[in-house]
Amino acid sequence: MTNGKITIRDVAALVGVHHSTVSRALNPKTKDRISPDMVRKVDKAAEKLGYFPNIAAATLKQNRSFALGVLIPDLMNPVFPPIIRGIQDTAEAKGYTILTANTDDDETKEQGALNMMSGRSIDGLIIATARRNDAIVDKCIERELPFVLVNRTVDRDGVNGVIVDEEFGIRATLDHLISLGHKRIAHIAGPQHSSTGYERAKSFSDYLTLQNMESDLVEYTEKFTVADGYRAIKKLLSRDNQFTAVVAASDLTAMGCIDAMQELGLLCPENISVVGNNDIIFLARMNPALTTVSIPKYDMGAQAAKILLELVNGEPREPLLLRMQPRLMVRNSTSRAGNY
Amino acid sequence: MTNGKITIRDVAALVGVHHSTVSRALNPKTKDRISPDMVRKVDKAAEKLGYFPNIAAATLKQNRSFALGVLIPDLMNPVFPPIIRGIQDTAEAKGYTILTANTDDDETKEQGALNMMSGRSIDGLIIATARRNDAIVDKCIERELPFVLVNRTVDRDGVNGVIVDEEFGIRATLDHLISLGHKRIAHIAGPQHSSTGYERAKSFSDYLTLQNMESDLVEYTEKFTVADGYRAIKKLLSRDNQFTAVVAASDLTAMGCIDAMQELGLLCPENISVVGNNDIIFLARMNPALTTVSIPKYDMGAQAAKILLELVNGEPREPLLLRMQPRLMVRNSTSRAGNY
DNA sequence: CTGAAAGCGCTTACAG
DNA sequence: CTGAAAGCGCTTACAG
Repeated sequence: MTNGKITIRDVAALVGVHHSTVSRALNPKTKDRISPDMVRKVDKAAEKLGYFPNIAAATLKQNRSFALGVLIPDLMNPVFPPIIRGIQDTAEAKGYTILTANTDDDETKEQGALNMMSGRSIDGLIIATARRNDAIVDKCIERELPFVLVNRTVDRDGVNGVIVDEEFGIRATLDHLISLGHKRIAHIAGPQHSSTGYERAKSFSDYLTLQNMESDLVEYTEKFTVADGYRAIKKLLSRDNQFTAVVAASDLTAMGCIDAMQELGLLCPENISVVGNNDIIFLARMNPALTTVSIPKYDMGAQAAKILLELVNGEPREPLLLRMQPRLMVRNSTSRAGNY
Repeated sequence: MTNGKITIRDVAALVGVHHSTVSRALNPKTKDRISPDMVRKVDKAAEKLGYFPNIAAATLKQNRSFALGVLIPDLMNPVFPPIIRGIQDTAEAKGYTILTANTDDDETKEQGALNMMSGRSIDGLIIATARRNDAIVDKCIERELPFVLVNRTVDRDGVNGVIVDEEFGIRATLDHLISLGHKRIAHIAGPQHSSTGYERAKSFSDYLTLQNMESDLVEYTEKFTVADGYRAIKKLLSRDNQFTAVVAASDLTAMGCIDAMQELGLLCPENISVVGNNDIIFLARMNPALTTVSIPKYDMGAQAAKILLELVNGEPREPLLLRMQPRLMVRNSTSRAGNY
């Protein structure tokens, strides 16, 4: 009645051959065992009947689904759409479909998503939700499900991933601020269970220490959100109001900082320069246009998918943590160190 | 070796019953035919073995996949993530999974996506890519695949959809501009093959005519993009530079207008007020903060999914085009009519 | 180069 | 309330 009504047997009947011949003729990997003439006839018949394969049947038989899972915290966070698009375009080009789940940073949801995806026989998983110590990663290893981390990594090694050279980004940020004459620089650090939050905070302190500058003007947040950025800078300002620049762990956090400053009558960048991280959409149009560290979101997704596909297809590769270079985008939220 | 190794038969063996009993005990719809005691034993055994059902097998047998397809133009366009999240949350709560495809407004890709999804036995489809005359919609009807339109509708009737009361939005926009003293208002119209572009343009002209105002300061674009908005307002300004307000077909188009104005040394809103449509993310943070018509993106997705699920589960319903009310968000890109 | 058969893991009439 | 059997639409050794 609906989709999938036409099967390989219908095509076989039309051509007058056994359905296994049709199967072979239609499969690129086996069609060379079939006479070119036969292949042509089968193709034509399939076309004529509007046949398309029932993937559930193929999945059941082959125990592979040509589907890849993707775990993200929240599609509505602008960091993720470009990553997913990169994954999707790459996967699709190889005939794979993507199953995405939003986990909202909730371990129960992550677990549920993994089970759902396992039930759907995904061939591999891309994980954008990793904590430094991650139960999902552990399960993948235990179940021998191929996976690739993206954006965030884990503390254990021997994993595949595509992440950012966070130290490079933070150093570029600090060099920029230092060159603008900033002497006291604060950090709104992200959650330390995330490698991005952790590495940015560590790089921040290490580099300032190296420069013989104050390195402990740090406030930690629980999430990479506007609300947390807002709260954090207020706390920071209530302790110390003599810093002239703030490095935020993410763009959303940076926006929260700017919101709080506005409320307190502080100008950005005149009173305090603010730098974000990630370079999500529309930052150049904001007021002020936000200086940030741009990470190659689409490419990271594309690379992660490429690696996962190699893993899935059994191509031998050493576990590799690919660190992609970010780029500082200087806009209008940073300027020479000012006074209050 | 990997996922899905444990089957219903393993559970059956552990309990010491036939696997059909296990199947029935595990299925909420049939478990009432099994003794409560048996159900408990099966549940425990399944839990112990870490069993989860092979959905491909169930799909093959039942000819339903508990998967819903979603067709969007491009995930990276900020209009869509909230819609998808609405769909996803609603579908997931009922045990359904979503398959999303980006079609980039390309009919060939749409077709390919539909075939892929049909191969995966989707139970229904949500279409956010509809043209007023849409081949995919026609195919769904022909194949009796349940579908729901979202955001954009088609000219033929008898379809289900969740869309926006575009006329209401445009009238609110025009009332706002008129109340600010604007006498000559232009429209950067979207593509007319899309119901949103078409209805907005029609509502624009109709309402201004009704108000005895000029209604033909209109320039059409091919896409709802920044680049098209940029080009369109430049064309418009080269013909006529005496209008004081522009209603753009979308927020991206509006941004293109503002970019072009900036380049030409025109201020927004001082010289020309600009209004967008959709209320995508971060508009309130822009420079200037963009006045726009806000459409309930998440809710539209959620509603569409709800309706599709009813359709899929055979609940009788008259075809319904649900028109949701948008809301004018007045921000800083509109002000009293000024002069050049 | 093609055919016949078995089987992937479920569901579901049919019995009892 | 439970069991035994058939079958969903593919793929793939095994023959020939």
